[in-house]
Amino acid sequence: MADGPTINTIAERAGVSIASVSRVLNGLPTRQDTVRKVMAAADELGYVRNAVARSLKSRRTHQVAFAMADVGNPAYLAMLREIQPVLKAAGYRLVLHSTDAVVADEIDVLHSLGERYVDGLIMSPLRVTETHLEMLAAARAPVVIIGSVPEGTRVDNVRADSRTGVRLAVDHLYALGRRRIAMINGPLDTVPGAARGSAYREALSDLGLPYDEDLVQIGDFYRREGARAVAELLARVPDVDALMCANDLIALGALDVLRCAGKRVPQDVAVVGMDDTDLAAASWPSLTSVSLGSAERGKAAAELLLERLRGGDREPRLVTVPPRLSVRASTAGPAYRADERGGKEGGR
Amino acid sequence: MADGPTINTIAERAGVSIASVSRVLNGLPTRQDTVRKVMAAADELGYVRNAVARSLKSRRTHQVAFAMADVGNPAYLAMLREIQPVLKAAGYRLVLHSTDAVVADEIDVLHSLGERYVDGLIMSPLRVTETHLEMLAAARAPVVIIGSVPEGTRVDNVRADSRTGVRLAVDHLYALGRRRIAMINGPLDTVPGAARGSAYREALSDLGLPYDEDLVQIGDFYRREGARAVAELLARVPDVDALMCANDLIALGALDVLRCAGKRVPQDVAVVGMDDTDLAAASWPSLTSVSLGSAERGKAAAELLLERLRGGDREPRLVTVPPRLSVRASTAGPAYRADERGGKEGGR
DNA sequence: TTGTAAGCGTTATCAC
DNA sequence: GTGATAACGCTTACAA
Repeated sequence: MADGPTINTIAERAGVSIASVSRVLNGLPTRQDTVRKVMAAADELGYVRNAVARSLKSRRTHQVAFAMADVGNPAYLAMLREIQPVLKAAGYRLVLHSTDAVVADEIDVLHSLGERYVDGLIMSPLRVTETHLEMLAAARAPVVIIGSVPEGTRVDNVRADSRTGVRLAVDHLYALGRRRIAMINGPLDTVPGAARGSAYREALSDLGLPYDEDLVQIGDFYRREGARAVAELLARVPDVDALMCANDLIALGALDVLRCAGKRVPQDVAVVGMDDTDLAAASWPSLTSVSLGSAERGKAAAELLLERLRGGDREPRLVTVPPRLSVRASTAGPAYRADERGGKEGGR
Repeated sequence: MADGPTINTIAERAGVSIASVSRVLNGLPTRQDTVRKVMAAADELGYVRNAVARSLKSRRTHQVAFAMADVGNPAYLAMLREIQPVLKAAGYRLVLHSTDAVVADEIDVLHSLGERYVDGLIMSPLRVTETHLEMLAAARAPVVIIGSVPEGTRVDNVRADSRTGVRLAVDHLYALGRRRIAMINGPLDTVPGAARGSAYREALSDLGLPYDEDLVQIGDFYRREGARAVAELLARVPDVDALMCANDLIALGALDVLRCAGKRVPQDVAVVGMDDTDLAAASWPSLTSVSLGSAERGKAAAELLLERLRGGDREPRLVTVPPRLSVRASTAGPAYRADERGGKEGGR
C-alpha cells in the first residue's frame, strides 16, 4: 500500500513535463513519441488518476447522494435499484445515506451538500419541515425530492399519486361488496401518512360511505406495528370486512393477526397493501397491493437530477407517477391462481 | 448555487490569515478574539468545509465502498443494512456499487480503488477469479471480502459456513423422514454455488444416503430460474420428497411450481431455502431456511475494515459466521403457528 | 498567537 | 508541441 504514482512520477520517468503527461492522459493533441513515452511510464508504474485531485480542480465529484428514509423498506430499495444503474450509466457513483426517517439526519445530509462531496442529491424525506425547505432553497447543489413538497417549493420533485392509489384500492374493495373498510395508517405527520389518510377519507365520501373514526387505526409503517394496530382495531370493530393498509409491511402484519384471530382472508376480511413490494407477491395469501411506482419514481428522480447536472438551468419540474392496482389473493381469493405469482421479483 | 465561500473569503472578512481561519475551524489554540471574528464571518457567510480539498490534503476521503453482486438480492441487502450504520457511526460515507455479478464490473471496482475516492472497500464477489486475486494483492486500499477466497489469500475475509448450513438443513429433512432429498442449486462456478453443491453431497454421504445425480438440478439464484429448475426436476423425479434450495429466491420459485403441480408442502414435498431473508418469513407456507448470517457477515466486514482503517497493520483475518436453521411451515407444517412469523422484519 | 508559504495531484493558461 | 506555472481549497511547518 505504498504511495501510488502521480503524474510527477510519470513525468520524471518519461522525461517530460507534468503538463505533457496530463495532456496525454486526457487525449489532447500530442506528438506520437511523447504519447508513447508517457503511456509506457504510466503502464509500468500502474498509474491511476487521483479522483480527489481531479475533483478539486474540476469542481465535480461524479458522485450523487441518495438519502433514503430507511434501508429496510423494500419500497425505498425499489427506488435504489432503479437509481443505481441510471447513475452508473452516466458515470456517477452513488453515495447512500440512510436517515432512519430522523429529521435531524436529513437536515445533516442537506447541510453536508455544502461540503461538495457530491454533485447532487436525491432525497426521499418522510417528513418535510420548515428547515427542510429553507435548506433546499439554499442548497449549493441540485436536489431532487421524491415525495410531495408544498406548492411553490422551487425544487425538482417526483411524487406518487397516493390519492388515486388509495381510491383504486377502496373502489376495488367496494366493488367486492365490502362496506366496512378500515384504514391502517402510519403516523399522520409523515408525508405518506397524511396523504394516504386524507385520500381514504375522500375515497369513502365519493362512494357515499360514511367516515367512521372507529375504522381508522394509526400505527407505524412497520410490520409489527401494523399487527398491533390491526389487533386493536379488531378488538374495537370485530365485524370489519376490509383493511386498507398504508403499506405492505403493515398489511403483512395484518395478515399475521387475522390468521391468529381465525379470520379468513379474503372471505372474512379483505386486505390491501401499498407499494406493491416483492413481499406482496411472496406472502400468503398473496397480497393485493397498490403500486405507487417506487421503481418509476426512483428512475424519474435520477433522470431529473442528471438533466440538471448536465447543465439544464430550467424551471423546477414536477413528475407524478400514476399508481397501479395489483390484484392478488388477499382480496380476489380464495381461488389462488399460480400465475399471479412470480411476476415481480427480478434480482438474485 | 453561486460559488460557496472558502477560507479565503472568511479570512478577508475577518481580517485574518487563512491559517488562522483553518486553526479556528479545527479547534486549535487561538486567541479568543480571533476565534470570535472567524466564527462570526463563517456564520454570516454560511461557510461549509470543502470535503474534496480536505481529502486531497489529508489523503483520507472518509468514504468506504461496498460492492455487492446484486442490489435485488435480499441477502446482500441484509448486509447493507448492517454495514451502513457501522460506517456511519464511524464517520464514513458509503459508496454503493452494484456489480450485477459481472466479473468485469468487480474488477473495475477493484481497479478504481486506485483513484483513491474511498479509503477502503467491502466486496462480496459471486465468483473469484485469478484477476480478482491479483488485484487484491495489488490493492492500494484495505479490502474486506465477504465470501470465501482461496487459502493463503492475504486479505480480510468474512465467510459463511455453507457446509454446516447445508448439513443443518439436510439433517433436518432426514430427521423428518425424507429420503429423496433433491438439491436445487445456482451455477457451480460461483462461490456459493460450488460450496453449497459439495456440502449437499457431503451431507448426504454422512447420512449414508446415496448421491443421485438425478436429484441435482442446476439453475440460477433467481426465483424464476428456481421455478424452472424445479419443474425440470419434478418431470424427471416425480417422487422427490424434499427440496434443498440454494437460496430463498429459488425456494420461492419452487413453491410456485409445487403449488401448480398440486404437490402439498410440506406433506408431499418439504422445502428448505437458504439465507433466511425477509421473504422466507413472508411466504406461504412460510419457508424453513438456513440463515447464513448475512447481517452478521456485513457487520463483521464493516468492523474489520474500520479496524484496518484505524491503522491496524495486522495479519489478514478470517471471520466465519455460523449458520442457523429457522424451521418454518415448509418443512414443519402443516400446523402453522402464527408466532413463527413476524420475527424477522425490522425496517419500515 | 499569527502570518507566510509549501504542498496535496490535477488541469489549464501561458509563453516559448 | 511542450514546459513552466498558477490555480482548486485546505492543512501545516516554520518564521515572525
